[in-house]
Amino acid sequence: MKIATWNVNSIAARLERVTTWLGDERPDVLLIQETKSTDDRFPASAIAEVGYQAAHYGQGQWNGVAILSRVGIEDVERGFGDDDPEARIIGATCAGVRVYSCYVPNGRSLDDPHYGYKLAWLGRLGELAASRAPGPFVLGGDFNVAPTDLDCWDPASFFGATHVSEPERAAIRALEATGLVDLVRSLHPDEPTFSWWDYRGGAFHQNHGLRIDLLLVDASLGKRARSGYVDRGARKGEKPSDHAPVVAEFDGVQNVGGSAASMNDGPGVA
DNA sequence: ATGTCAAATGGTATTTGA
Repeated sequence: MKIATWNVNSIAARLERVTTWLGDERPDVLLIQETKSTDDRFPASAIAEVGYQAAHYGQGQWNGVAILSRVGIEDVERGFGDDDPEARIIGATCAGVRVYSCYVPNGRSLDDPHYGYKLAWLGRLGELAASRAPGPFVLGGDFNVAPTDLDCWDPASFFGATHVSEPERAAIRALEATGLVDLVRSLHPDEPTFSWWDYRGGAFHQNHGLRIDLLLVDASLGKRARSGYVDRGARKGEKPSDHAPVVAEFDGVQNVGGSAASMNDGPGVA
């Protein structure tokens, strides 16, 4: 099973790139963020033409998240079920795997009220992770946090900024403490691998980036991971998003009559 | 002077957010 996450920075502006990428890469599930779309305007039919069902949770100008799947979408859950006014998380079950697409608030600056909202939102995400049902689980998206200095092209220049602050990093560690694995980092422990580069100043060309897009997976999926990587090529060319997709492939995760694959099959069982 | 995208708006530029 192949699962990816991608902050597309407007599905309207990125539709052709997204459908082309889906056609080329054929992930089973793609989690997308920053659709900047309403549910009415979301281009579900264009996405269906390349073979994907979609569940979208949007509000319009800002935010908006979706799950695209070619292996079914069941039990869709929009938001945390609280009074959060912003459309930032959607969950669904695809081929027995419970997946969430999340767009963590940016935070803006450490003294901005939005930073408090970000920390509270991450806390709410931690509750969701801690109370999850057993079974294959993927929490993917734009976390707007670089978990360690290895995930930041120049930690010194980020001193005092959001995305690298200790409370934000502690919130990511709290997610991991529920048993989730930061997949790309677990497979590539020492590589400075980035998933976002500012549009400004030739940042991509100079590889001045951050790794803020994550796939956090439960331990059983972590053990079955065959690959986990950033598709840097998707950041190149005409009209790219400022984020690249993060992709993972898992062995022995399949849809058996709509139920979850057994947790006890061991790695490598087809 | 971070200087680039994208969306929305009494708008053919500005603002807001990232």
